[in-house]
Amino acid sequence: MLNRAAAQRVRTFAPRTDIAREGEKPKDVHLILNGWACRYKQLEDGRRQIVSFFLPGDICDLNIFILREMDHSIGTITPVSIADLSREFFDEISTGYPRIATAFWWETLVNAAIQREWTMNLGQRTASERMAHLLCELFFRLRLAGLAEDNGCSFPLTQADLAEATGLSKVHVNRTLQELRANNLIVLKGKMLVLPDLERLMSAGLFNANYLHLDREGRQLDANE
Amino acid sequence: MLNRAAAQRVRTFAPRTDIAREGEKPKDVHLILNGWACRYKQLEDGRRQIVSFFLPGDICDLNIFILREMDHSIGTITPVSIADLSREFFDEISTGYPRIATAFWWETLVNAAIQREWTMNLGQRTASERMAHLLCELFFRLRLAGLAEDNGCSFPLTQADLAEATGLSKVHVNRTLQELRANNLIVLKGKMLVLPDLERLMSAGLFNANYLHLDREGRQLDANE
DNA sequence: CGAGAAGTTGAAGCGTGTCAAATGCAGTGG
DNA sequence: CCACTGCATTTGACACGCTTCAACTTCTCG
Repeated sequence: MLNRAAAQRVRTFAPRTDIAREGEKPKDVHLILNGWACRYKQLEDGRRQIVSFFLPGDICDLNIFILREMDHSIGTITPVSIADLSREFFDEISTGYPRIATAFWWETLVNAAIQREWTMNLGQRTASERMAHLLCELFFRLRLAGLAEDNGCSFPLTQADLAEATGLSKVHVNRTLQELRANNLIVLKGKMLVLPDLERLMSAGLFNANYLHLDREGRQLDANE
Repeated sequence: MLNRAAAQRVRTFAPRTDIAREGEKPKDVHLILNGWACRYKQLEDGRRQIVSFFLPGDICDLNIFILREMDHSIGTITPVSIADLSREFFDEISTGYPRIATAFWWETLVNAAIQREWTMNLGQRTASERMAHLLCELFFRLRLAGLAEDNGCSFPLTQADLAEATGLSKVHVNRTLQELRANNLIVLKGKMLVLPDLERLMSAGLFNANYLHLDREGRQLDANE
């Protein structure tokens, strides 16, 4: 069902371009088929904050068309291909396919949990904890999507991206990464991230994966007929 | 319908107590009938972050029972009374009352938008911008709930609460509030907040209410039969 | 091979945190 | 009604994490 819908309307975007802009009227829901994207917000004076990352398989803002206008923008990091899912499609789903509807709720709730964890991250963690935490999160999510190796993954974010996501300056991101490298917690070079000791990185970032609710996702869905 | 459900199981809590704790299995959804509460997360070393506030009329985590365990805690600020809404109630709603179901989605989406704005707040705004922004948000939300005067509202948060919500130290919260007072942006005394010039406070906090999606809430609901 | 983007380095400044003590305030019991 | 108590707020001095600015180096890719 999802594959059928996804194949309907597919669009591709170059890296560093906008898929949707703040102020626009949201029409469709976007399913990321390929590539990395992000949600970001911007102040009048130019300060930018990346508020979340989208990885392949992620869905942007389910049911967003209930709201009148976008309060944020969505932009690509790498080349990205997305499927546009229409409102009608969702109405059809929610009545006819309860298991998929439950999966959508799961997605919505986990996204909310991630956003809360980011609030925690920015509010309480130091620069290096924050960076370690973000790297752990991305690795776990990529692994869930089947896009990671055992101890690493491809990693297209620049230090400027990391700065906008962590609320740090570019320069300090650079120094923070050096610190993590010096402690043998990461190897980050040429768009590849290797995590030689995930356990230690997790504790360096005070990372607890509970908020990702990875446990028994499949069983959960099966349990709801 | 909602009133009927809300009257079913009502519980009251003293100030500064937990309604639910991280790690527990979520059973019901809570509707705040009275008082202020908050969602918070805590690190092992004690650092605490308030990730959102609940005001009367707010609903905590719709459909949360899809997840296996709470990734955060919910605690009261003031005395609070809540109604526990069961899973069955929601299944009934979502099939039988599409307008209420849409209203629930609206609530869910706006909460997500608020969480994103908090991410922006912590990541990009300075201490005084951050504080001004938070005060604006709470005032707008209280006004929407019919709980604010024209230029002020009752305000039960302590400076320690504000510190945990803004990611600042208590001492710096104190100084930041003094700065806002000195600029005649707020009068905060004895659990009452007065905003002599909302426009100026909004611009001091770079506050744009678009993320609250206050526009035509009623019409929106009516439009969805 | 050249040019622009990404990453790195050093020095200096500032915003916010920390520590510690004083003051103000509200509720309680005698 | 006042003294007592504990919590909330305020103040000052100092320390430090992070930012800023500016220049330099290294990568990437056409």
